[in-house]
Amino acid sequence: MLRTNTCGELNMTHVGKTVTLCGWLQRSRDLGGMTFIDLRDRYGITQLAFNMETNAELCEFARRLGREYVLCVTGNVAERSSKNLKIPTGEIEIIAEKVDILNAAKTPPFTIEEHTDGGDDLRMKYRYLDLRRPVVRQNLELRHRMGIEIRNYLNSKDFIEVETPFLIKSTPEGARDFVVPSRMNQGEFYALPQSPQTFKQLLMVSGFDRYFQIVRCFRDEDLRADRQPEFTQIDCEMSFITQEDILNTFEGMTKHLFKTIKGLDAADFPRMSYADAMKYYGCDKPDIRFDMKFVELNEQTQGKGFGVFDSAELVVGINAKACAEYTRKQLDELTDFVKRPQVGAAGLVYIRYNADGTLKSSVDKFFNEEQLREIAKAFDAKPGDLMLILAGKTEATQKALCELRLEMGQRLGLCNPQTFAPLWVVDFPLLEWDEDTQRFYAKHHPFTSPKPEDIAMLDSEPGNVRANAYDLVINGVEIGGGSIRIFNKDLQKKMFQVLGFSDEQAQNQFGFLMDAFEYGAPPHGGIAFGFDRFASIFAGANTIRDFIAFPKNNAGRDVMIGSPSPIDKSQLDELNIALKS
RNA sequence: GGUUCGGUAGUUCAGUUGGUUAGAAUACAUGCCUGUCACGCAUGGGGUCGCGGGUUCGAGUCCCGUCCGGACCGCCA
Repeated sequence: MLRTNTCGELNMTHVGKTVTLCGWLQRSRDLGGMTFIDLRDRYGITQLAFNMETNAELCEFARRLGREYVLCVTGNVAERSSKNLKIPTGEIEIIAEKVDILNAAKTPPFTIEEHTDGGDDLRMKYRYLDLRRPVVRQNLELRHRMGIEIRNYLNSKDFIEVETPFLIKSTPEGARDFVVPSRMNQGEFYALPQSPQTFKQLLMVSGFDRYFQIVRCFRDEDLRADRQPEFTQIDCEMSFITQEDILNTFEGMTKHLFKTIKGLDAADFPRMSYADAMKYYGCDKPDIRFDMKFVELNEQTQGKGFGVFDSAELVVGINAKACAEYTRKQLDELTDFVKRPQVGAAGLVYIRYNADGTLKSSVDKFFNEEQLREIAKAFDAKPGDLMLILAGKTEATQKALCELRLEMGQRLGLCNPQTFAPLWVVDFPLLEWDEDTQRFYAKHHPFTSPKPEDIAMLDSEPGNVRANAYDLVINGVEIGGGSIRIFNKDLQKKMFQVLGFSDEQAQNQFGFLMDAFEYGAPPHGGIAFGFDRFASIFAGANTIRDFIAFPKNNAGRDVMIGSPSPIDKSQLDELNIALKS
């Protein structure tokens, strides 16, 4: 070992000891007669002191050292004459006796400190320097601790971790696959897994009973702040269970994380049906840190001569408490917000419930005082409140109002990132109709079991069949999702039929699974969590990139290593692949 | 595929209606300074204003195209 101690552990109890520290030169302060150097490693910062009176040669040497030089320093731990109580090692310093330069360093392109002056692009290009910063390092440390606690918890519940292959078979359902050409099987391709779904189900057939895996998954879709092409799932599956068992087990895991990582005793997680989530929050992952539920107003608004409302499939609004004082400018901002193409509403109707009890709206031409009062009653509005109303096609209007609700939550400071509001959303629909291709798609995936009482509707009204599927949502972010699976060959076949697969297609793509179901498949179900998102939510961050050591940018590029990149013609030849010009 | 914001010193940014030699902070270099900890003071170097084209007497500024980055919509079973 080159060092006796780290830069984060020395204090008054070590005074008088001779120690050797290794680390990076964070900053130096040359006062003329003496020089101070902050030496940084993973564990903290320790001040080195050099004095012209006692050791002129070494002091001269020290003042020539540059930022991020890697040093090995031996000296005596001494009490400081002026202490810095802001850092744990601030009461002591090292009176340096010997300094070795382990490596010199170029001046870094951005400052390596808590608050860097570097932009995202630059930080990603020099990610290895960015990772020296305590804030980013702490994110990865948090992720590590969560990983350990997840393994502890699942291990204590008899789950075993099993690795499943990365080179698997491409299927057309779901997200685009990343594809890998096979040299030994020319003209054929592997796909990287979007999840280990079918493998974990096969492990249940094998009798493993309780499986988990913290595993990389791959999806070739466009990126977002919370979406990377490769991401990590906590993938879990159990046999001989009901939906209730899964929810309880993984609510337990989540509570265990809240307790061990955040020191929080979480209350039991509320549950909400998908139907209610859509009706009251306009989306399947409501942020319930604040209320502001949707209020449907078709009844109160029809036939008053306002064409927008009269022709609308849905008239729906939210009550922004104590916002009646909003200025014209603020209301215009909200109108612009909902009219952005990403939100897509045609306009915004407001009703102010003034403090003096009078009502003032943007539709006074069509609604008299009494009618407005009826609407206010539906909102349970009080003087001082501001009602915001959208109208139009049901789905689009719900989505737009959902955005507006979240925007108001932000504006009103109701979205504290250190407040956690977990929620189970249950009873998802099994299928989703797609207008473009004129067929049903599985809302979750094709292995999800319909609710037994809804199976009869598979032929007559497939769109209304509910699934034994569930999501865990925290603060409006989908953290995990799963379902009770089909474990019967006939039902699985039926499911593929409803999804428009021919028997040949179903057999060709998923025959191995249906075959396995014929050899004694136990009833089973599971769930998968987005580990990157889980970590970012725990840290109160809204991007997952800082919880991944080497993430990709918006375009799926790693700007540090320069991937993806072209490959040699010889490599292509070996694979028997030609590029279209 | 689309919407939107941005690209000016190593870095983060400012730059007025299109008008003189493109600025600030910080970083860097040099000098001074014995208790700093965002040390201080002084001096100095540092610019393809992303790239290409256009309008104009004149473009960092206006227009078109393009590249790069961020956020979002579509997409993400």
